[in-house]
Amino acid sequence: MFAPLDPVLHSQLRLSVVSLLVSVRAAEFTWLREKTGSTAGNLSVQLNKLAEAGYIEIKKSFRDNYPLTECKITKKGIKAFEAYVNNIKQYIHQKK
Amino acid sequence: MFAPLDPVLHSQLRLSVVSLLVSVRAAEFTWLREKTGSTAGNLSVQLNKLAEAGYIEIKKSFRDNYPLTECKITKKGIKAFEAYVNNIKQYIHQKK
DNA sequence: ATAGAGTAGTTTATAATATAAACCAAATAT
DNA sequence: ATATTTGGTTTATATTATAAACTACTCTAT
Repeated sequence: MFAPLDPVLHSQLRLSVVSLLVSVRAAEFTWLREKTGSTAGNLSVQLNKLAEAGYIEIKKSFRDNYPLTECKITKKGIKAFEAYVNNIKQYIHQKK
Repeated sequence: MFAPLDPVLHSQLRLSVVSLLVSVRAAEFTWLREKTGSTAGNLSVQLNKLAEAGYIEIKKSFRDNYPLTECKITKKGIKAFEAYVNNIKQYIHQKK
């Protein structure tokens, strides 16, 4: 009846991040923090979880002497997002 | 950018229950357990949370000598569900 | 009449999550 | 020089979800 929802994505912040990343080539930590309105600590934790799940790739470097964290969604991440979207529709488009 | 998701509804089981209840006059505990595939314990807890939030009404009685728990969604619950549906669409229908 | 299995749940304990608070290292501003 | 800001990470705490254990009864068979 109800397909299980990927617990990695069924989280407000992680879903926000993935939702942003699917439509963008790459995104910086600070941009994600601003767009999601999250705290840096929470974002840091959730980005690592997404990376552990293989849904995003995190590239760390320096720019203008400051640390720079860039994130990109992976193919696996896109697939997982699409599956999540399809699944949650079962919950929100209730049958008449 | 991303509207916050009602934490009462952003739970797989509670969302399943409310999704079922919006399209039905009333539902019995056992029917909800079967439809959602949840355990009785988990369902019991989550139904009480929905009731505490004022999203459903729980009526307890007896039928054929057995306890009978019936659930109905409230107007508040319908409104909350509709708001949740609208909000999560922002997450899953990413802008191009 | 009573032992065993089944029904319909509730309560309690545990594991997982989300979040915030505190912290760190380096850079820049005063 | 020291204070503040940037760009994060780590740790601690509160909340959640879930499962396991339990309660209270009923039905059936002996």
